[in-house]
Amino acid sequence: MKFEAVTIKDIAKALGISTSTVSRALRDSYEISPETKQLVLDCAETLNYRPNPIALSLKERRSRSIGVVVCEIANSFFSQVINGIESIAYDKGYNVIISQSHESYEREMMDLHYLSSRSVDGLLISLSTETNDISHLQALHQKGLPIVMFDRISDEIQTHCVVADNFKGAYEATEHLIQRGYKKIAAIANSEFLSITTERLAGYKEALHTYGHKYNNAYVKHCFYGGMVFSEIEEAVNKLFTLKQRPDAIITTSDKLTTGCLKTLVRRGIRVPEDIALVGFSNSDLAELLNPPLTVLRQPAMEMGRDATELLLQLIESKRPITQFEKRVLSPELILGHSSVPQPDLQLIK
Amino acid sequence: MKFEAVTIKDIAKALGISTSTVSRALRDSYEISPETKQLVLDCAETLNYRPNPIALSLKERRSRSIGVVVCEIANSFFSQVINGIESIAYDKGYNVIISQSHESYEREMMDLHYLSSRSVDGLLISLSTETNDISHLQALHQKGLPIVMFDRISDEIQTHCVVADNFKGAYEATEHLIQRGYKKIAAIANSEFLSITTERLAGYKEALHTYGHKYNNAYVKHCFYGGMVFSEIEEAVNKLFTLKQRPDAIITTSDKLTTGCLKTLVRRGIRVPEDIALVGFSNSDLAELLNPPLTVLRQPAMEMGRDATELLLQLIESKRPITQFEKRVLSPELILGHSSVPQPDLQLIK
DNA sequence: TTGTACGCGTTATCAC
DNA sequence: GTGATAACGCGTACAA
Repeated sequence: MKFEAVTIKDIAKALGISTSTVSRALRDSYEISPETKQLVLDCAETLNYRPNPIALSLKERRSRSIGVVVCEIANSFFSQVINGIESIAYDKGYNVIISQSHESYEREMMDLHYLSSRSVDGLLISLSTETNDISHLQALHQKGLPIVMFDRISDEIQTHCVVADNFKGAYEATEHLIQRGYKKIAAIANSEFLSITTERLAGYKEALHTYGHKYNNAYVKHCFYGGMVFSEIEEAVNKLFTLKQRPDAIITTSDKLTTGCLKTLVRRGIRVPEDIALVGFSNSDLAELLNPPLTVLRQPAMEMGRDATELLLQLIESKRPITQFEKRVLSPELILGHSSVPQPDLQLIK
Repeated sequence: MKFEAVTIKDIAKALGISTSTVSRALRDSYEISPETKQLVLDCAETLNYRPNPIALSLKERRSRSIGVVVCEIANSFFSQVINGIESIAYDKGYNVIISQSHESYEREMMDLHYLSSRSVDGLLISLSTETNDISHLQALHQKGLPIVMFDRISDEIQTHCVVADNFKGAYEATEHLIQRGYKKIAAIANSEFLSITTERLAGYKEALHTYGHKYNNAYVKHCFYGGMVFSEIEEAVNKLFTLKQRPDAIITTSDKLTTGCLKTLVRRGIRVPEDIALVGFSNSDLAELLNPPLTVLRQPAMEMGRDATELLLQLIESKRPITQFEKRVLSPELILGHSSVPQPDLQLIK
C-alpha cells in the first residue's frame, strides 16, 4: 500500500548502468555522453523520479529550511510578515518552519530548541515580550547558526536586523494629533522591555517636545502582554479615563493594543473621535470598517518579512563569515482616515 | 567557523565503544548494561549531543513533517486553523510546512508539488477557489500520501474531512434575521464551486423556506475570489443596492466577505444596522469594534485545525490502510452583537 | 552484553 | 565516458 519512491537506483537498474552515471546525467555533468544523458532523463521522466531532499540534506549537511519564531500567527502584522518570508523562501527553495512563542519566554526557548534540533539552516526571530535574557539565542548564534532578528530585536546579538522606523512612526502619529489641536495625548504601549516600545515612546516624546507639549508620565500606560490579556488594555484605558486631566487623544503602539483599545472604548460607549481621538499602529483592516475610518499607522510587514529572509539567506549561503552587520529600517505609513480626527474647530471640549 | 554537530560517532570514540552500543544506550535498549547506559548518557550530555533528525528521516523514510495548504495565512479564520494545527503537531513532534495558494489553482499545484518533493508525511488542505480539478490531489492520495481535507473539501477523494456545520450556521444566521423582522434578506457568497458555498446557501434557503419567505435569485451574489479582489464585493453590494426591491439585510458567508461588505457599506455611508442589517461569518474581532457590535457567525477554527491534524497523524501512524473515513462536523457559533440588529418595531423602513 | 556490517538516497573521488 | 566505493548519521539484524 505504502508507495515506494523512485530513486536513482531504480533508474540505474532499468537502464543497466550505474547509479553514479545516473546521478551525473541528472546533474547535467559535462563528462556524460549526450546519448546517455537523454536516456537517463527520459527514464527519469517516465518513472516520475523525484530527488529525495532528505538524502540530499544529509549529504550536504543542510536542511534547506529556515525557522521562524514569532509571538503569534493570528495577528495581522505577523501573518503579513510571514507572507513576506514565505514568498522569498519559496522562491529560493527553502522551507519555512513557523513556531509561536505566545509571548512566553519558556515557550520561546522550547521553540528554539525544537527548531535547532530540526537542524534549520537559519533563524528569523522576533522576541517574545517576556524575553529579557537572550543567552539561549546567543548560544545558537555562537555555534554558527545564522540569525536575523526583526521587529522586536536586541542589540546584544551581533547580527542583521530589520525593523520599522518606530521612532518616526510614533512621532508622526503624535504630530498628527497635535496638529489637529489635541493637547492631552496619552499612549498605550507594550512592555517597556521591548525594543519597539522604547523606540515608539521616544518618538512620541520627541513630538510632544518639538511642539512644546509637556510629557506627562500618567498618560503613558504599559501592557506587559501587549493585549494578549485583554484585561490589561481595559485597565489601561480605564485608568486614563479616571485621571483628573482626562486625555483627549490616545496613541496605541501595536496591532493588538489598537484593537483592544477600540474594543474597550466601544464597550464603554465612548465614541471615537467625538469623545476621544485614537491613532494606532495597525496592520489589520479594522480602520476601514469604522465610520469614519480610523487613522492608523501601517507597518511595512510584508517588506519586513522579505528583507529579513533575504538577509538570512544571504547569511546562510555566504561562504565566509560576515563581519559587517546591517540594520535595515523600513518606513511605516500613516494612513489618514477621512475626518477620523475632527478639525480643531469641531473638537469637543471635555 | 561552521560548527560541527556531535554525532554518536563522537560519543563512541570518546568512550572507546562502538556506535551501535551508543545508539542502543541512547534508545534505552534493554540489552545494554546499566553502567554503559549511564556512561553514554553522561557523555552525550557533556558533549551536548543532539540526534540528527535528517539522518533519522532518511533511515525511517519519514520526515516527521506535514504539509498545509491554505488559500491565505493572513486571514483570521485560517490563521486560527493553523494555530490549532501547530498545537497538535508540535505536541507530537511534527513539523508544519505551510504554503498558500492565494486562491490560485496553479499555485496550489505548485504547492503540492513542492510539499510532496519535500516528502511530507501527510497533507492538510483546504481547496483554493479556482480548484475544480483535483486529479493532482488524487494522484498523491493514490500514491499513498495521507491527506485530510478541511473547510473547503471535495467528495471526489475518499479521506477524512473536518468541516463546520455550514448549513446549520447559515440557517441560524438567516433565522436570526427573519426573527428580527427582516423580509428581504440577501446573501453574498463565495464561488459557487466551493463546498462551503453550496452548504451555506442551502442553509440560507432552507431558513427562508421554513419561515415562508420566498427565495429570490437576485438576492444572491457570488464573489469568485471571495473578496481577495475587493472590487468583487463592492460590485456585489452595489448591485444589491440598485435592485428595485432593495434588501433590508445581508448575510455574508465568509470572513473576507464580511469585512469587505462592511468596508463597502462604510465607504458609501450606509449605516449598519440602521440602513441595512448585516450578519456574517467572521473569525476576526471586527465585530467587537463596531458600535453597536455586529452579530457574527464564528467558526470553530482552532478546533478544526486540531481535529484535522489529529486525524492526519492517526492516518500517518496507523499501520494498516483505513477503509472507513470520518467526516467530522463542528458547530459554528452565532455571537449576538447587542442590539446590532434592531428589534422589529425599531426597524427603519428604507 | 557488545561489536560488525549494512542500508536509507545521494554525490564526490577515485579508478578504469 | 563510466563504474565502483566511501561518506553523510543513524538504527538494527546478525554475529560474537
